[in-house]
Amino acid sequence: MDSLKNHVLKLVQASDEALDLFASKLQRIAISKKRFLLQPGTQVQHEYFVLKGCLKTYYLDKKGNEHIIQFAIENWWLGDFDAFYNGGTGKFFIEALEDSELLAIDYNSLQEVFEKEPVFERYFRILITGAFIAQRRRILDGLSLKTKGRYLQFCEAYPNIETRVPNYQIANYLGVSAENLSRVRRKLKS
Amino acid sequence: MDSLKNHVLKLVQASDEALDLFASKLQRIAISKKRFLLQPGTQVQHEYFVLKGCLKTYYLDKKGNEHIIQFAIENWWLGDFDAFYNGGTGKFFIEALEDSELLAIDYNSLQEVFEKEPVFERYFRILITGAFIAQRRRILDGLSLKTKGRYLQFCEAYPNIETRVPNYQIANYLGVSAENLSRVRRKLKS
DNA sequence: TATATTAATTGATATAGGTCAATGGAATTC
DNA sequence: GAATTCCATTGACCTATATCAATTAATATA
Repeated sequence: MDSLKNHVLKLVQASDEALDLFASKLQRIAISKKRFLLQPGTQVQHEYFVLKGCLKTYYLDKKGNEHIIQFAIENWWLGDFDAFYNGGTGKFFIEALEDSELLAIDYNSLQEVFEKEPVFERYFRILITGAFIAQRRRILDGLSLKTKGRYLQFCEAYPNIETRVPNYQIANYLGVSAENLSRVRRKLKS
Repeated sequence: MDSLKNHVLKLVQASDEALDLFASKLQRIAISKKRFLLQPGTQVQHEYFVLKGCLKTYYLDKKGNEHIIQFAIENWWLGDFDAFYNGGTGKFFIEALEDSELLAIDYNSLQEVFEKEPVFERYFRILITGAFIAQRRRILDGLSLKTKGRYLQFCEAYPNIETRVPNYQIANYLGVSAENLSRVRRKLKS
């Protein structure tokens, strides 16, 4: 659990009591490779913090095509946020790409933490603001760059993910075909 | 200023004192059509709330191509968040598409509000979480839909913007050419 | 180690959408 | 109300990238 505590302390000044309250609400989860943490159509009760491992969040469209909207590795939060915060059933699959260990917090517990220890309002505000900015960058890259530029940007922004995830999944995340990414990578070598 | 107060009260329960403190930090700004609220390369001191009007946030790439990352109308917050929160100079232009009235808050004032009235940590946390979810949806649409689907989704999600912004700017926002959007729209009519 | 599975690459072809250029209509501006 | 600027549309052509199919390479499993 220390990695989450450190993560919190990097963003806010939380007292020991606040951290203890938060810790008391967390549930430890292990999930093995290829298993699903979430599937669409179900209620979304939790948000997750990655202690160890690697996962992907993706949407499956009507034609059965997968669209990866997020990878998560150590020290990332992930979840189906729309369903978690706004209710209703989830839209996304979350699947482990490696054997992983997570911490989970359920909605009511999180609200209780917010009420009792407002420093966690700040923690999540800062966290989500950073995520918002990163997403905005991703959108901008999608608008302004071709495959080559988007791939280079991805490798620079997420070197730790680039080395752990197969290329065809990175292509999917970038919104291009695996074949196209392969050809672009070849050109980059020469 | 009432529209901002109402906006706050829709998301959180803020006391009159909290609202008054917040209001005391806000500065009223008028900006006329085609004028710039922000330009790249400058320090970003403020975030803005739209009382009236319509604006766009865009990036100008090396080739001189514009890429619109956000439209904002009444009751939207906008700004160059990366530069505002993380320092450094801005990357984006923000330009008024109509004569507009805004409220502005500067960084230090906002931090003071956060310190004194944590309910605003919550307000901005909820706000940015919603924006994050909307952006995630935009990314997903970009990955999974062709021009037609993206356009329909945009019109459904932002009917108030669709009617106020010229089509070629909507095309730009969607990441397609104006010509292509025009052809897609024609097919939709028949 | 052999086998099966998964991932990356390559070639050939098809297509959505980009780009360029021209036109006509709409909306501002003088 | 005339003139000018702005915007939407259309046609012709071009390009990046998707798709399909096959092969090779790498990785996992028995």
